[in-house]
Amino acid sequence: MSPEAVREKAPKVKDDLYKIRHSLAHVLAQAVLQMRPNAKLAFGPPIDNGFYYDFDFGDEEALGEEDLPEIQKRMRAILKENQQFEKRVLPVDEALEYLTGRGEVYKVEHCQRLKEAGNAEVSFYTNGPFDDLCEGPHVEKTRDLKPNIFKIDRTSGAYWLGDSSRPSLTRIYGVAFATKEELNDYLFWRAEAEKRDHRVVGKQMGLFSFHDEARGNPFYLPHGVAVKDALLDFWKRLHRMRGYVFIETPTILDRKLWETSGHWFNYRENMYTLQIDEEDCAVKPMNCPGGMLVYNESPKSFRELPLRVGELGHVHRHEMSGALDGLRRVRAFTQDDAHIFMTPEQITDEIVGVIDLADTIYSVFGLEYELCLSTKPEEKTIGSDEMWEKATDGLRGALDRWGKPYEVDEGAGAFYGPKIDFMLRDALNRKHQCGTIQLDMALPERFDLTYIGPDNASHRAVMVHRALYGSIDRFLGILIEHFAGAFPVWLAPIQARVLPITDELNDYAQEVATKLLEAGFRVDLNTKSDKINRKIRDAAPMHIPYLLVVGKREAEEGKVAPRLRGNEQLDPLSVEDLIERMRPENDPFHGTTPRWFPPKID
RNA sequence: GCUGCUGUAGCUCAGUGGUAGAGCGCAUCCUUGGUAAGGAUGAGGUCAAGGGUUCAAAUCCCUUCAGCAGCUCCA
Repeated sequence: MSPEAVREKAPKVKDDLYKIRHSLAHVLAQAVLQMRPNAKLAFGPPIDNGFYYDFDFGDEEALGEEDLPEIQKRMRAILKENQQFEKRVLPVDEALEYLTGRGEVYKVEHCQRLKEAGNAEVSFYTNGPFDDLCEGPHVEKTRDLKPNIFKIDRTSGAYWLGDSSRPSLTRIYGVAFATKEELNDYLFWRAEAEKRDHRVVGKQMGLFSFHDEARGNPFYLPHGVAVKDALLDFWKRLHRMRGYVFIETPTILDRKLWETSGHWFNYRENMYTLQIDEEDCAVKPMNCPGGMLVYNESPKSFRELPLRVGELGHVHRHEMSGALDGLRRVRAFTQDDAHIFMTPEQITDEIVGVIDLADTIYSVFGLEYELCLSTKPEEKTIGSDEMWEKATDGLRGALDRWGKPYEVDEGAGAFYGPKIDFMLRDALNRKHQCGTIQLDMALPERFDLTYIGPDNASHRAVMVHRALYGSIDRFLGILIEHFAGAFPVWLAPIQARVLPITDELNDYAQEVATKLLEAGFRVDLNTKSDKINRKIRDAAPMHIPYLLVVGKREAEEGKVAPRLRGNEQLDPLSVEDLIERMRPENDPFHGTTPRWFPPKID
């Protein structure tokens, strides 16, 4: 791939919609200042779907949700005034003086930064009584902003400059589009998306739960375990085909190990520690150190490499309470982890292989993803700069060979190495990191991982940490939203439910269910003395792919009358024929397995 | 962790100082029916927890806990 395909983070295109959203942000600030004249302005940029503005209300009462209609009303009044947006340019020192005089502390700070960056002049935009340090551009006049293309949406907190050690601001969000229709479409879509929130669907389908007694730790209910098992069976099968072996390592390990790995000093605030027999120990937040011990159990020959060692490890991390978010962000989760040990020459082939494996997995679910390369963090890292450079080049080389576009996130790597992340989106289009491939040249050093080369000398091994679902828990959350609970047959917690029309048919229904269970399907039956209408309606929240209605006619002929999810009606067929029909659907690859050719070792 | 909002029955939610409510679900009974709401009766709540104000608190105040939207962080 050419370097041009790399999408570095670039400023957004300043098109008409950008101008509309940006101008509305100014109008928002103007309206807010009418209500709180002493509010200090921070930033107010356009964003996806709209805009926001950050305010510091100081000692005054902050504006909240209940004030949003009033803000919106005032904004519409401002639009009617048809204020002109006018740009003027001031020498930076004059601007500083002006802003200082107005007491706009945040603007002063920003202006100062602009000055330090070498700007001799800065621009201001004025509309009506409102004047703001601003790069622009804007629309010409407030009449260009139709009153029905925006909605003041919600408030939240934010930090000045996104830094948790700096002041907390009140952020007011608006959504805005070029036309009323687009706004309404967006609001409709968003309302629909909220209905498939995995926390709502998960409760409705009996997949998982949370309790105050274990904050941030999911409880998996029988239906949730069924889906997880299906995910993990698929994962193991695919990984076995790709030459992986599997291990399991302990949950609690000694402090010495975590000191060797660097976690004790670089990851301490996220670790649960405890004392056992007066020794410091930690509950594992990652599986890698245990994996290192296993690698070192015996000397390795280059002929054994690459060695791909998988582990479905349950890890605990003490996340900040405010970061917890359903299954997307928990304090204990299962990683579909693997560590690949190899020679430096094998890096590119091996990483391309992992990307390909991830791509295979995501495509089975129909998930789109974005690739992101994360480089060395500024602090709390282990390993030399040279190692980081080599490792980063290795990942970049693999990405270039893979040939799809990727973003670069400077400084976002793990403390032991750079990484490639696979970003998936939830129902509300929010991005979540799932798969990750982390190249590590530091831990092999610390744990002295070696192999004997063809020259009969000892060489330093290179390793990759990788997870493709990432966290099974988070991935499940995203899948729930992706499918809105209507999982494909192979994932569905209940694949078929038998619905007898009258109580006399319960025995036959039981017989049908048993046959399906024996054929390996997840089946239940509803023998309540309800009407068939009621039984069908009651089944709806479970999104069961096959509802099998059995009445007198079916019982006499040894058949079932399937009603598919989506309400399609099939002609009655025998249980054996039904099983034949369902069997391929119970396989992620629908009975065909994609061939994969391992990269050759030179 | 920070800012803002919220916490009433299994679920969704009404209830702003004066004897805890609705719909759905659940249980029992009637009904035994052919593809998305048949009928009757009934059980279920220390109104998140603790403290305070008051003759009186689900309601007002404080603290804590938890959830939600973001910020920050990350699988």
